[in-house]
Amino acid sequence: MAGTINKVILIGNLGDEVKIHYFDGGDSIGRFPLATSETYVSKQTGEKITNTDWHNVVVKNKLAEICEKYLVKGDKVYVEGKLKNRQWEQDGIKRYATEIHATELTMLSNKKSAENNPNVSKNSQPTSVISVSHTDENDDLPF
Amino acid sequence: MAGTINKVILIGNLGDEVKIHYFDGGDSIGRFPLATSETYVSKQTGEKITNTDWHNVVVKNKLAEICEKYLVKGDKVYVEGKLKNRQWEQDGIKRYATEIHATELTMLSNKKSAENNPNVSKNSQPTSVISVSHTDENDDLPF
Amino acid sequence: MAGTINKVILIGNLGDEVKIHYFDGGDSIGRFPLATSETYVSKQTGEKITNTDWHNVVVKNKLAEICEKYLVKGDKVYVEGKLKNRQWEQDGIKRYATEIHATELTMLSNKKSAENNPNVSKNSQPTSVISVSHTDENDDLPF
Amino acid sequence: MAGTINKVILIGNLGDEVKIHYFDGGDSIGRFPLATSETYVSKQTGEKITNTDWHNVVVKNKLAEICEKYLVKGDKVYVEGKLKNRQWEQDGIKRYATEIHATELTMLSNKKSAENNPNVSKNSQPTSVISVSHTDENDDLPF
DNA sequence: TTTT
DNA sequence: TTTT
Repeated sequence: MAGTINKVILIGNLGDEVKIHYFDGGDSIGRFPLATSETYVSKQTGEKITNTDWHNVVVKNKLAEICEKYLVKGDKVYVEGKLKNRQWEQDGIKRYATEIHATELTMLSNKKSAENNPNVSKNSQPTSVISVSHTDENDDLPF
Repeated sequence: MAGTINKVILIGNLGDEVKIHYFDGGDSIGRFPLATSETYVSKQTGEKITNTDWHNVVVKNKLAEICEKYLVKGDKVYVEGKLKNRQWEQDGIKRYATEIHATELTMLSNKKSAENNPNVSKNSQPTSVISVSHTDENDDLPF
Repeated sequence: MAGTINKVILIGNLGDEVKIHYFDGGDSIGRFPLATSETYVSKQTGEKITNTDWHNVVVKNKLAEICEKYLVKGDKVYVEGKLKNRQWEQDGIKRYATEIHATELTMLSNKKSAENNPNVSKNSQPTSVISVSHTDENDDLPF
Repeated sequence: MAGTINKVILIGNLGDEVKIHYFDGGDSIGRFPLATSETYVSKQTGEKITNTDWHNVVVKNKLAEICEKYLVKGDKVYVEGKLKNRQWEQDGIKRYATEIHATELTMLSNKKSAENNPNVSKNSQPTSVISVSHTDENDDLPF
């Protein structure tokens, strides 16, 4: 095909730590859930409704290692990437999942450095400790 | 939460017709599969590999009706929307699917008008017959 | 033409306060400069170079009023909008400027509420006090 | 700063040919104007108004050469890039211009190959002959 | 003019 | 499971 575009832009909060898996040969893959949410007032009941969507973010190699090092549960990040469908079989049943394979990631808050450095002045400004791009040195891997 | 962003931008081709469902009261929902693909050369085998991802696009109300009217299988469209997770139970098994709820859609080709209007001059330029936005008149519905 | 897309996505810091102008009839327009920057290491000299770009953000009506109320110099915001070219004559010379007409704006930090509410607990997490969209109630105006 | 994002996404038509300039050492820079437009009905006069914006797209090195080779006036392209401000002096007057420095470009029509290959079957589907990314091999140049 |  |  070509002439196609597949782009996702998310700003959300990590629902859990980054789980990283190392392959033989040095490649690695990391995963974390990211929450985005919308709040609106129901036209039927008048009550305020918050709707949260969870996104499976996948990071690879250097980007995975940086994420594991600097991101913690609750952090707010900007993620840019591609939608990828993964399918596998579990107990004879076909399972499908949609993942966001990140190509760019920028921190918009940094709990971890604040936690680890109690003397660092804390203010309400977000601090970006990482802002990295994924380059496809080796994307010809079985994941 | 707020302070979050959930945005998807796709340019791809329809893998099938738009399937529309009308609700009592006039609301409607339409769905179609959209393909994006990447072609790259494997570093291991040297062969050209095409990787296709399929996206479940969801359109509502006026946007759904326009899509059903003007889009056909094979058409190329620009879609902007949000990632939404849907879950349901089938045979006692929890199923999950990720959908792209379109908020904007622009045609980049128009097979249908060309087919139906054989006298229309055909050229290699894409013609946009629709370019519409979804406004949330009534998004407080059970879909 | 149609079949065209004009979209800008920025995350940056306000270089100055929001300047708002009210028209007879209640319409309003606000403007503020937004900075984005890149840091890289020069391949020639080895020194670290920071490159800042300044963007003229334009907001209208309700969005303008919210921005004036909640945003202050230094705040970090997410802005989505369109590129618009403006031209005018000054001393007989044609001048051109490019503006970003915002359609969506989300705060990623909130200095103002923190300043004004000294008792509010301050932490390193960005807080979003506004997240608004511009709807074109009346875009047929001379600005 | 860091923690900032500067992203532009355009789909539009070339208003002129790609003008390329080669530097000593093999680097090159190309430029072309890209038009996007909006059509709306005036609430005051009821007439249909088309509003066109022109964008100065800048491409470098390999991407510049591919654009010069394959793009012609009128072609429709998807461009992703960054907003950059350029300033220079002309007749003692400071001039400013905003450019879109492209990082990704995908063709959505191909007049040139159609022109040059009269036997090629012409249909209303856009064909993508190029889809390329800019990688910053050498961005430490005086342009 | 911002920010780290 | 996040966040406000």
